[in-house]
Amino acid sequence: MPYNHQQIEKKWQKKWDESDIFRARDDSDKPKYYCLIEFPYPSGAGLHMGHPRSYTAMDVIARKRRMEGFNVLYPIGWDAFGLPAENYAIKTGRKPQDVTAENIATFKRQLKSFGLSFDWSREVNTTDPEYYKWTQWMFLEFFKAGLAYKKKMPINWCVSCKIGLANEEVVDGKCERCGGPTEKREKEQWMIAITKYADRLLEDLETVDYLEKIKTQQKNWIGRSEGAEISFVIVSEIEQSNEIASVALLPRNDNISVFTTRPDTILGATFLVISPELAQQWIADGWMSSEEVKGYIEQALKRDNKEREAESKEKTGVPTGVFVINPANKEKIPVWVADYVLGEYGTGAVMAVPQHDDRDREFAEKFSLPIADRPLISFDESIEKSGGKKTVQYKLRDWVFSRQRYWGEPIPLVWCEECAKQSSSLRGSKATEAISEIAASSLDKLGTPRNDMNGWISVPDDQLPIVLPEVEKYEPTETGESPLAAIHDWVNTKCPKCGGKAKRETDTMPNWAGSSWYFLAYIMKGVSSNYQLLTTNYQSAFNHWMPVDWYNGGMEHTTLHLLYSRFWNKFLFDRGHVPVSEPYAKRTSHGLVLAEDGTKMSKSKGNAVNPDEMINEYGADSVRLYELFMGPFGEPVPWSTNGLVGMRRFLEKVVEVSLSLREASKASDEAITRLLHQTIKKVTDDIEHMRFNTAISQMMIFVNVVKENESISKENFTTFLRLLCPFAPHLSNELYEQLGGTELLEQQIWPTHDSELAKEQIITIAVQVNGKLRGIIDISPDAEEESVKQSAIENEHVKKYVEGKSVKKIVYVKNKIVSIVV
RNA sequence: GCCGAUGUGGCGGAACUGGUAUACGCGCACGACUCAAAAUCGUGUGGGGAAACCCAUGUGGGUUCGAUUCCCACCAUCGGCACCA
Repeated sequence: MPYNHQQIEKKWQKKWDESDIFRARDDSDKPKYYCLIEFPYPSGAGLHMGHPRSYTAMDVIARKRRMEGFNVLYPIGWDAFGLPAENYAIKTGRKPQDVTAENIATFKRQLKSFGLSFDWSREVNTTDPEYYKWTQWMFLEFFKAGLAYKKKMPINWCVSCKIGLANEEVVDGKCERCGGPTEKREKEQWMIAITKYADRLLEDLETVDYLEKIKTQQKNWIGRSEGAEISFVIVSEIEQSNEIASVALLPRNDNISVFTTRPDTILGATFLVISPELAQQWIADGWMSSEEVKGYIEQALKRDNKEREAESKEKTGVPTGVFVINPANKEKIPVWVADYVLGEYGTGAVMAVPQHDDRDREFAEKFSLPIADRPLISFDESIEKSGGKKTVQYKLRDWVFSRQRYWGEPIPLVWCEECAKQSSSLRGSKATEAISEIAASSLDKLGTPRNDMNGWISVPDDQLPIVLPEVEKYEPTETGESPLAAIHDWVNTKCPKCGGKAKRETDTMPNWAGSSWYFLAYIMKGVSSNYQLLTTNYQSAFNHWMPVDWYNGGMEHTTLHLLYSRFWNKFLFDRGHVPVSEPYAKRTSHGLVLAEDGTKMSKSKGNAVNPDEMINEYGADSVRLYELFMGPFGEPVPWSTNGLVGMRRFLEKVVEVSLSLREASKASDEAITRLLHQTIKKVTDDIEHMRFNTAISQMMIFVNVVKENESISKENFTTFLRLLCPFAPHLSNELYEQLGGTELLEQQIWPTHDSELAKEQIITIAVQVNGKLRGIIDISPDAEEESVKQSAIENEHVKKYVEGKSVKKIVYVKNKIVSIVV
């Protein structure tokens, strides 16, 4: 039989569709298993060879689970909001809605051609108003809980995309998407207080089964540091040259608070350093600083990340003229301002201990500040002596949730001037109390939710979704507002609370919003295909399916999507909407598929491999196998079309074997059965550990041996087809049918291995003399130690190294090796 | 600089808790088939040597009867973070 993959693959894909066997059942008695892959952004370039690596891997697992008797949910959807579609719209004038729909159609066709066992009935799309209705509803939950707040803050601004970026989206001072330069800009932004969950995001990592490197990266990103906050009193004595400075400062600020992880070094603190941001705040509060300080601040704040990085080696700073008292030893020490102290971290001020801190020493040496040699004191003693208090700091920042762009979910809030005025006199209302409580529990003064959100009114549930209006132009406005701001009909609305004139928020959400809860959307879609808002009860379905049992995705999402969605789910859990605090029980990650030259595949470099062409020429089964065989699953591996050819040859061999099925002699059949059971064991174990490459190699060994023997029983062969099915489902089904199978292979059970049948009759072991391999002998696995040693010494290759010498020692490791020392 | 990972043939890579290093695949060489080529099949394939043997898992040490695997030091590459007090 010629192996006509095109015909075979079409045929089985149709059968799967018609039989609907990949549909997850909410009413099943079987135990559930939820497999998840990161749903793709449907880009205009079409499917990338990297996508199927993760998808086929989870497909193998999903298919195996089904055969093991689980009710499997393996869904797919589209994370379709985002910049590329919008930039394309700006360039061509086409609607992002249309472009996205086309891209999705392409992706869908391509994914289907891989024969992935997705439950397509639960397909979701983040840009569907029925979907983002919920994204908006959840945002309002954050808002109502006081976790969404608007704040003027310096944000990372991409000059060419004209968009504010989250810290996570800035890489080496450059925009993650376009690679262009970024600068700091002051903007009113919606923020979500993820920092409130920092501790739980950290602690709960202990409760989940994530790859260790993923946990480590998240821990580092959250960056918890324990230490102390210590106040340094500003002294009234005035340094001659800066008389005005200190005097003017005193009325409002009588001390400077610093955060340190080393309060035990406080005796060695010989000066204080404050950040340019804090210094600027002082000036705003009425500090009459010297011109030198003002000049320094201005320069420091203007510098963007790139410049700062370039100059990171050389420390700069100026004295403020202000002095403080070291509370531990009552020494009067100067305060400097320098940009090596960050405004966003800690209190924005540090005590400098040149004796113990490299950065402080470098600074002290450069500016001839004193470097003391003082003893350490214990943590508790230092806290007591300095009147400080123990605190914890995080590197994690609150989530910048606003985008001034078109192609995202509109933030469903309305600004009402009238209500703002009203409520300013209503301090003590319930909402305000809730917000104040959160504010009080917070240490980070720059990331604290404000309690003046009162003019912002939630859009009521029955008015959701706020649908993206049609616009003429997709560019952000020159002032940096979203194009929505130009649609007056849309912006001007009625206040849902007082009925007066009000304006809609024109910011949209970041593309991370929709992906923060999509694993729930798949479940909801199984209950109600149109996501009826609030009227449907999803609780029992959530109870049934959550948490996700196994989630595979890219390492690049560890500190973005993965952290955001854990946070989002925890919040929903706290609000009583979902039953589990951690959304993903297990998280693994795949390595990148690189181009043949070992660099990243990209359309612009022209080194991208087209999945359509590969499937057309070699078949989906070959491509699936190669995606998994190419290298260890977690490592990046360069693509090789030659390697793909090897998979095709393997499948052709399988076809050949199936055509020449012949009952074997008893001895041969025993040998094949033995190898089959060894293969079952290896493939079964390897899949669980994502060692797909060695699982496939074991199946190749099996087929090679069968081919050599020119015989295999039908029973053994169909067992083998069940093993092969998750990897190469089209061909496996075809061969199974030709052998008289009437059901789909997917409805068969996964083979289990019999260790008795798998047991070797004869084992070949090595014989070493003085650590060098000198011979091999065949033994029975149950052979007595003495007889093995004897035959080792008598082996003709070994003899000549042993003869005439005195044997000092013989080591025998059962069924492994004989080691002789002479 | 810090954190994490990785280093094995011409290439992708195997090797379980220390036990025959180089499985499996690619490539290559030779042979068969063919007028010829492709495809296919067969044989071989870490390096050196005529052979006995010797040398090889980034480098240098160590532990051990035995080390790709464990320990110490170093080098290189990749990923993440980056003046986080």
